Amino acid sequence: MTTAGHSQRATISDVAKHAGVSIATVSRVINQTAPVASETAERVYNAVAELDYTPHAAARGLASNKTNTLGLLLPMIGGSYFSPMLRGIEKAVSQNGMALLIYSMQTDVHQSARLNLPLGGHNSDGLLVFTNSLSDADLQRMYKRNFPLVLLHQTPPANLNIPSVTVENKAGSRKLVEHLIEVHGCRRIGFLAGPEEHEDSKWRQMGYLEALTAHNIPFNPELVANGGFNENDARSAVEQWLLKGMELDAIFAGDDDAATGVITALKRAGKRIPQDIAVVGFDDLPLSRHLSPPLTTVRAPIEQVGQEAANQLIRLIRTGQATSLVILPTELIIRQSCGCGSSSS
Amino acid sequence: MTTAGHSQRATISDVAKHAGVSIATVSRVINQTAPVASETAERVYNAVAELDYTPHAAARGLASNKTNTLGLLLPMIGGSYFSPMLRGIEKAVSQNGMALLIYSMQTDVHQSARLNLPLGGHNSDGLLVFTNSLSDADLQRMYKRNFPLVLLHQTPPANLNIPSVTVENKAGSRKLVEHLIEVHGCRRIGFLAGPEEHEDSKWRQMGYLEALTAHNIPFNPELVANGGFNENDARSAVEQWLLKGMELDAIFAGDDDAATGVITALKRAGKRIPQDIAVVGFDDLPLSRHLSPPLTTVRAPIEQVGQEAANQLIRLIRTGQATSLVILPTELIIRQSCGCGSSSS
DNA sequence: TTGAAAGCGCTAACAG
DNA sequence: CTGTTAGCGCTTTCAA
Repeated sequence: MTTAGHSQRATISDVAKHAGVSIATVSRVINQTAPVASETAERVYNAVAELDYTPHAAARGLASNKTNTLGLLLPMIGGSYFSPMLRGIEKAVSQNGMALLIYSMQTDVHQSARLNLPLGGHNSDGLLVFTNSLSDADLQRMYKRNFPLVLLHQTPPANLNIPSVTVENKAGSRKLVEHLIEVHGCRRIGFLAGPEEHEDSKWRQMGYLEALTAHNIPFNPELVANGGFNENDARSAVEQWLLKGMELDAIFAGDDDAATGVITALKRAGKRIPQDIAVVGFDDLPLSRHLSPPLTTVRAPIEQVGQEAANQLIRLIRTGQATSLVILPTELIIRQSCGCGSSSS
Repeated sequence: MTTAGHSQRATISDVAKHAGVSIATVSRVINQTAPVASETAERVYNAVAELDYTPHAAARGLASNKTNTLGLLLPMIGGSYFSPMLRGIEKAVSQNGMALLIYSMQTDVHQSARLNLPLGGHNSDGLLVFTNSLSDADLQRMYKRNFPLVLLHQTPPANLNIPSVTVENKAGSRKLVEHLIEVHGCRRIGFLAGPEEHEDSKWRQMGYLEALTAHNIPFNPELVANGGFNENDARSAVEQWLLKGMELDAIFAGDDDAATGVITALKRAGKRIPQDIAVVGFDDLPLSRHLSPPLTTVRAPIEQVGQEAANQLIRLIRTGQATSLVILPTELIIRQSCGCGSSSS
């Protein structure tokens, strides 16, 4: 058992006293906010070191009305997607000497604690909002308050000019499906959509549709199911199809996490990939090259999305300006799950 | 291009005025810190709603000397390990109505900005410290200040009674290696260590050693190399071995991320897994069951480590007490990369 | 049950 | 170049 009490920390006036200057001077040297005689500054630095002084963030925030912190709102920390995105955000944040505050909107804590969990702002200078983590109403509320906001993988509700960064979904998806059609002669291609309101999913589905249309393949609604952009939902969806005896040349899993579920379901059913059914994903997560067979997918620059979004937000905070819409390019990654290359078993 | 200005938000006195009460009363109803006539409270609630009032976190923090947020210090956001751990932490944090502030110790920002990036405290009520993200000196400094600290995957430096939570490494590792020896008759088992000062790695290596000793297999230092607990280092390490013509029955990759690198190197060299060389990992990441062949490994309850650590920290903050050392159990997960089961290709 | 008032530690005018 | 001082918005005694 560990026990701890609380002790007193040095304040700015302790430092001032120790250095024989006023607190204003201490503030100046710490923030380099006005010229200070180098000899005086020296004394201050020494005092800071001796007292092991650290500025009190809350006091600073109160006085300056800036927190030097970015907030990140997530629906819930899940999937493998999350890690690279966070790395990108963290990169931008620390390069700019800021900190990162994360809230995950656990469904159970929703309305109740809203007063005491100030999502509003106050503890951050701006908010990065991942798709589906805030209602349009909340978004609007904050927007009207002029609170700096940047959206990830989501465009703003009508009339709200909130910058947003995402990836090129439709073109990537279309190329992927056309590859299936043109190179592998697939005609019956299943598509696993993501969560309801997920824009990435909608665009990917449009890319899928475009590819079909371009090749005169009639759209069959039975070939679309919900894979939830996650392993479990995708597995069940495919199991359902298999149960119904659905005939399929290929499955576009929606994203790579879902593709793992698709692969599992197919293998359990004794289907060979890609000989019996091809499988493709979207994202190109680190794990995707290690799947068996290695997954053909579309590379989404996830880390860059995070970094770009954070940079836009910082720019918005500092200059009041940001690019309204940033769409990062995607790239087709051909591996073996589509039927290409040295397909092993 | 998006442009934004800044507007004014409601303060507690706006609410007080609006409700016809004093700010003290508003504070009381918001914090439920003293009985308030229900009719008065009602008026306050209405005012809060009408003005869309949110308490100012910094002001609160300054006045109460509590931030209601936990800090998390990471060396750098990398590997797949990170995501489940963070999910666990977030779970505990939001269940307790707190927020999570993340700092990642990017090497480049180290000493310089230390004054302005108050790692010290101040913006958090306590700190979760992941292994290798803070020097012993820093740890000591904060400990002496009585700042609540909990260590992840690391025990405290001598004499510092800082609570710590980690997983049972040695026993798990030993069981894993003994499985290789007893069931698969392996004798020449390579071990890929993690980063230098990483305690998990040390314990896993001890488990490895114990298993050898228990079976009268002499320890051969040539069979230990550095895999850095990541894919790339592990791949190069194995490539080196292969280049030297090292003979190996099996490779214990240190962790699952490293195992992906081992598998890649082995396959590139035309080795079959597990027929030519068995491969095992540690952690049981979500991706591990999807590797080819599915990875035999030791399951570490990563998410629980995060959750437990956060809970301990919250307890330490609130009650001044916490369990000194929590070691979560691990479990052997037999799949096919060791040679068990229906080994396919 | 409620109000008045004193800070919390810092930044940012404003003087000098 | 340096010091004085007025708040920032809230919590928390102390009185009433």
